[in-house]
Amino acid sequence: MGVMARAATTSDAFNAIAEPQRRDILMLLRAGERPVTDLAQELGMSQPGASKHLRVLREVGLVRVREVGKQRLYGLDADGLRPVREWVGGFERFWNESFDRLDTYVQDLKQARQED
Amino acid sequence: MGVMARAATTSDAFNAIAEPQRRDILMLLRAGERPVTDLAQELGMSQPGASKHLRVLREVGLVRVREVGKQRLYGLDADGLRPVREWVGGFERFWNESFDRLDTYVQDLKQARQED
DNA sequence: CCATCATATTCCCATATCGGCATGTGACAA
DNA sequence: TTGTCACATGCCGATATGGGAATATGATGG
Repeated sequence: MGVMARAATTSDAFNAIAEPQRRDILMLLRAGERPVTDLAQELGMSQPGASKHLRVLREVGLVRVREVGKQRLYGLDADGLRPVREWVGGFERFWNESFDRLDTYVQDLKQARQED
Repeated sequence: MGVMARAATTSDAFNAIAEPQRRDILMLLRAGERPVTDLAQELGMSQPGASKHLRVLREVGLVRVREVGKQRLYGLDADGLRPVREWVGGFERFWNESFDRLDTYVQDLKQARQED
């Protein structure tokens, strides 16, 4: 049994979207399916680079591939974002509270000004 | 100047929440401020481990520290999740569409069965 | 079959990252 | 001041990761 010096590889959606370039790919794919070379060129990355990122995205279910002739068209599978969406959603109420706090702060400022 | 073999370190919210343990910390903090040792114990991690994760979370603005006596109370700063929330929000419509696609698929299945 | 286009994979390097452990540091109490 | 508590930091080992370059694979056309 090997020494576990690092937590098990987090190959999930959270990990996949931690990479800016992978986020870029996903955003591009909102406009529709695209072949690899297209993506690489559009995003200024090498073809192998694009392929590697796409592999990660595919493995976590964020994109789908469809083979058309020589090409492989990659398409968005937004359902893969569900875990992220749900996790972030769990903070919704705090998100609002921070606005409340800001509001309170502003109110305090106004009051302080009036007291001058 | 060294060789840039990896993209500039992504020290942003996306990166911070890519770690399961850090997500756990944030979720725990929804219940209120907590000292480091508390968090470590509750989540079954070492004190240094907790401190390091908290440092990352602090650096990307996901938590705040408040010093009280010997202790340092860490509190949630949900506003730091805004970039993630907004990015994911950009896929809202595809999220719905995927349901539509599933629905279409199911309809197709029904039709295929009837044609047998 | 052979050449070519599109894409995937492999190898290598440099670096980032996590965990454990030991140690440093700052506040408070005796 | 000295001891202790709560926490941060430093160092190390193992591993994960991204980019570049070269190469393999797979489908298509001739």
